[in-house]
Amino acid sequence: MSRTPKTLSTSDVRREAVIASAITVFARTGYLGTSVATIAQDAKISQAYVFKLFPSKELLFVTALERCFELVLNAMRTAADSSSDHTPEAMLEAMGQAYAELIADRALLMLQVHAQSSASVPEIGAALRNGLRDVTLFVKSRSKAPDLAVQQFIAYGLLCHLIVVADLDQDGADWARIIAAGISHPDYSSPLT
Amino acid sequence: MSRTPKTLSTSDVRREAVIASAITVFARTGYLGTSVATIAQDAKISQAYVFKLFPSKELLFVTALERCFELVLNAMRTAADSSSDHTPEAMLEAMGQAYAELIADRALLMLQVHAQSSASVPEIGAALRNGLRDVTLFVKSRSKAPDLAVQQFIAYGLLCHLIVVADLDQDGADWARIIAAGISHPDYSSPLT
DNA sequence: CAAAATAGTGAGTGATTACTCACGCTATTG
DNA sequence: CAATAGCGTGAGTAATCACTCACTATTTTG
Repeated sequence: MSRTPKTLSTSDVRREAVIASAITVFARTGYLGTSVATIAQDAKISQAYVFKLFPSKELLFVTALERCFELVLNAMRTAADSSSDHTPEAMLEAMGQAYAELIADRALLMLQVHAQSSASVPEIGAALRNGLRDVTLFVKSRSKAPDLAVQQFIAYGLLCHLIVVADLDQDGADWARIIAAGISHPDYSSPLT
Repeated sequence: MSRTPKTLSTSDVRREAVIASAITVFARTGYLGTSVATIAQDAKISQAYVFKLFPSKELLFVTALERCFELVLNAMRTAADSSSDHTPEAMLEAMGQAYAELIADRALLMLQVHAQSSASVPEIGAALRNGLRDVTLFVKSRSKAPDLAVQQFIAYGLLCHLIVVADLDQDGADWARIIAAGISHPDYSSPLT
């Protein structure tokens, strides 16, 4: 899974930087809405060099999306590994919590939302399906929860996306509270103070 | 709610045609991915006239999205009105079924997916929130189900979107079946034959 | 029937963008 | 030290697109 041989050649370092920039910039403005010039600028290299590192914008997006799912899986794995209670309910709870924390910065979440919108681009659709498959199978195998519970786990993940995309937890309205109840991503300022 | 005075002036007829085209074309290729020229072509008028009828592409998309939510609400209202069993469970079931049938052609569903991806455009985000508010409040008031059930209703609607976007019900894999179980939009060929 | 409103268009325009190419700089290697 | 290979860029290019404008044809009205 982990790339990262001992020592990275400088072009691999650049590649990593471009992927990181791609994640944040694509997350902000979507696949069609971001120019590779913007990503290059964020990564502090020229646009031409981005095209030396990645053959096309499409493949750069796919790479960013794959990385996104890797990060999600890693977070869930860590949470699952360090959970003491191994009941299905507790495992799902732990993974859900890990996911909520991971996407607090919105980038990984928004990238998935944009990927859904661009899923008709064949390579993007395939990458989305692969990520979904990995997450589903991982959650199922680690939690050992019944299929219906796994399905619900995914469904509430999507609800989480909607809450963020539509800014529902900033919205005090009662209808918004119905949708966001118990989901709004935690205020990490309070628990420790 | 219903526009439609007795007789539509021809420019209003054109407006309606453009909205219909906008729904199908935006649904296919998204907000940024569709050109106004394509919509004009689909509506069989010139691009210039589209801009006479709508001040901007942005407002055209918003209008299409608003119409989309009107159609969703109408379908749910009809289903709710004609349901004999008035228990919360039965009402949710009826509305869910109506929604599943309505979005079988994918256009209204895809439009919502694209709207989520473009929600950072302020007018689009606002229209999305309005639609969500109307649906949530309608479902809550007609079903009289507890908030948690309404939340789950929405969450499974989103799951439905994902299944279609990622083509999960064409995918025979077991993991895809976990996500799509009991949701895959019905095969309307079998029940009557 | 004159005039004013309404319906409709062809032909731009300026900005953006994915991608290319010819070219340098620097380090390694033989 | 000469040659080669890898790192990196500035300056295009051709296409696309949202939006505008000057203009015609048709209908309505006084």
